[in-house]
Amino acid sequence: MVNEQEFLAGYDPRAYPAVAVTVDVVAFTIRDGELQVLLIQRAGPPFAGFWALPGGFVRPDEELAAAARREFGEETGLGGEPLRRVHFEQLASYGTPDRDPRMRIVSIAYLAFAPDLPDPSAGSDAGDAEWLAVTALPSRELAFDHRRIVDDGLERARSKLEYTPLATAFVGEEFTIADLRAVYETVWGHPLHAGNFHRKVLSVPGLVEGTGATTEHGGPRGGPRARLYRAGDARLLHPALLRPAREETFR
Amino acid sequence: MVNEQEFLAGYDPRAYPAVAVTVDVVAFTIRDGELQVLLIQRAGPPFAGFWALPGGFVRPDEELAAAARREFGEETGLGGEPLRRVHFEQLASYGTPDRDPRMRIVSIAYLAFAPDLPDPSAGSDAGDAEWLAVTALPSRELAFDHRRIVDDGLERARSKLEYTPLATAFVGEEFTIADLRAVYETVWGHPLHAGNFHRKVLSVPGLVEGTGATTEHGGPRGGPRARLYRAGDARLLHPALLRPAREETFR
DNA sequence: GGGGTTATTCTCATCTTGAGTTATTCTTAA
DNA sequence: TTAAGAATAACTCAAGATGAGAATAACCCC
Repeated sequence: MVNEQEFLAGYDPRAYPAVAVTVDVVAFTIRDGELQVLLIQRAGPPFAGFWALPGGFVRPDEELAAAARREFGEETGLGGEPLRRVHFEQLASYGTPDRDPRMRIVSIAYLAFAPDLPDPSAGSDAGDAEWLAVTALPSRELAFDHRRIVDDGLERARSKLEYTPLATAFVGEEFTIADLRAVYETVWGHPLHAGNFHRKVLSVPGLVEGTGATTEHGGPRGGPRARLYRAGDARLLHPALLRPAREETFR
Repeated sequence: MVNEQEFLAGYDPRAYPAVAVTVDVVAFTIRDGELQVLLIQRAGPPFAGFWALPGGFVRPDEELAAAARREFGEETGLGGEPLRRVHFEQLASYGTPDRDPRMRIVSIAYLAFAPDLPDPSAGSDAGDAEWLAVTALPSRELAFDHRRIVDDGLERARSKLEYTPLATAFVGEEFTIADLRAVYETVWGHPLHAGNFHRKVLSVPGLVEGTGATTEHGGPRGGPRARLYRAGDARLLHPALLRPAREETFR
C-alpha cells in the first residue's frame, strides 16, 4: 500500500485518481412461491427508465455493509427491527473502468435475504421500485452491469443453500420442514423428494431444532398438522445438502 | 445508483466524498513443503517497518484484477507468461472508515495462487519483500487490517480446495497424485490417507487426466516411479473432496 | 363420509467414505 | 550385492449417505 504515487500525492485526497465508491444491493425474497429480486426504475440518465439494483454512494464515515443496509431500507421502507433482521453479506466488487459512463465507479455489491417482504415503498429519489421474479429477468434489460451482478448473486445464493443454513433466512422465526423445502425448491428451481429432504434436514446437526409445537391447522389443501422448527446454531451444514447433479455445468 | 447526492454533485468528481480505491493481494505459494504468503515491509508511515500485503492504488483506466496482477508482478519481479499463468481471483473488499489513518480507503483484495515461486525481488518502492509461512503468521503483526484479509484468504483457499480444482494451480503443468496430495496436506495442514486420496482424485471426473508418462525416477526416499497427470477440464469437483470433519467449527 | 393432499417414517439398492492391507517397484545404506 | 525402508497403486470391507418408492396417518374440502 506504500508506493510512489502515494508519496508524491502527500496524502491530499484531491491528488488521487477520482474514483467514486458505491454499494449495490441484490435483495432476494420469496413471494407468491417465486424468488424475487428488488429493482428500482431509474429516473434520470444514464439508463433513464431502465431498471437497476438499489444502491448509492457510501457516505464518508459509513461502513460498506451499513451503506448497503441503508440503501435497502430507503427503497423498501423497512427500518428498525425488521431491517435488522434482514441477512446481509458481501457479494463482490465491480470496477470495470467504463461500467458507468459518467466516471470511474467501483461498486461493492451486497446480498440481502429476507422472508416474504411487502411491496416496496419507493424512496423519494427513485422513480419506482418493485419485486421482480428472477424467472422474468431474461426478458428485462438492466442498467449498467447489474445483470451480471444479479447473476452472480443468484449463483451465490443457490450455492450457499447447499452448505449453510441460509434457507432459514427466507422463512419466519418458526417454520415447517415443508416451508424450508419450498425455499430450496424455489431458489434452485426444481422439485425435491419430500421424504429424503425431511430425513436430511433432521439429520444435519444444528440446521433446525424442534419447538415442540405444530401448525394450528393442516395445509390449505389438506394433510396433517406439521411440526414447527426454529433455525439451529450451525454455521455450516455437514454433510452438505447438495443440489441434484448438474452434469454439464461441472466443466 | 441515482440519488440526491449524485444530482446535486452534477457529476463533478471533486464533489464526491474523497475515497481512494486500492487493491491488496494475498498471494499463496508452496515452498519447502509449507504454504507461504507474500508480504512486503513498509518503508514509511503509517505502520513503518511493519509487514503488509502487496498492493496499491488502482490506476484511472485499469481493471481491478489487472491492478492486482500488476502489483503482484512488481513485488515478485514476475512478468510475461509466468505472470499470466498465476491464478487470480477476487477475495473481498474492505472499507471500514478508519482502516487507514490517512484517509478513507476501500481496498479490493485479490487471491493469487502459484506453484513454488522464487524469492521476490523487491519493487523499488517497497522496503523489502518475502515469503512467510502461514504457520508463522500468529507471531507476526501485520499493518492495517491485513491480518484479517490474510485469514479470509486462507479460509477461502482451504475451502475452494474442496470443491474446485484449485490445487492444480499450486503444482506445475505435470504432476503426480502425490504432488497433489502434498498440496492438500500443506494447505489444510494435516495428513490425508494416501490410498483414499488416490482413489478419490481419479474418480472425480475432470480433475486430472493422465499423460501416459511417469516420473524419471522414484521418490528421493524410494518407491516406484509415479504416473504423471495434467489438470483436467472440470470447474467444480463432484462429488467434492471434503476436508475431514471439523466438528466444533461447524457451529 | 369420501376423495384428495400432505407430513412423517420406512425400506432397499446404490454410491461414497474411512481405514486397513497387499503386491510391486525403487532408493539408500549396509 | 543385498536387505531394509518407502512410496505407488490396487483391493477389501464396514459404515455412512443418497435416491427412489411406498406405507401410514392426519387433515381439508366438497
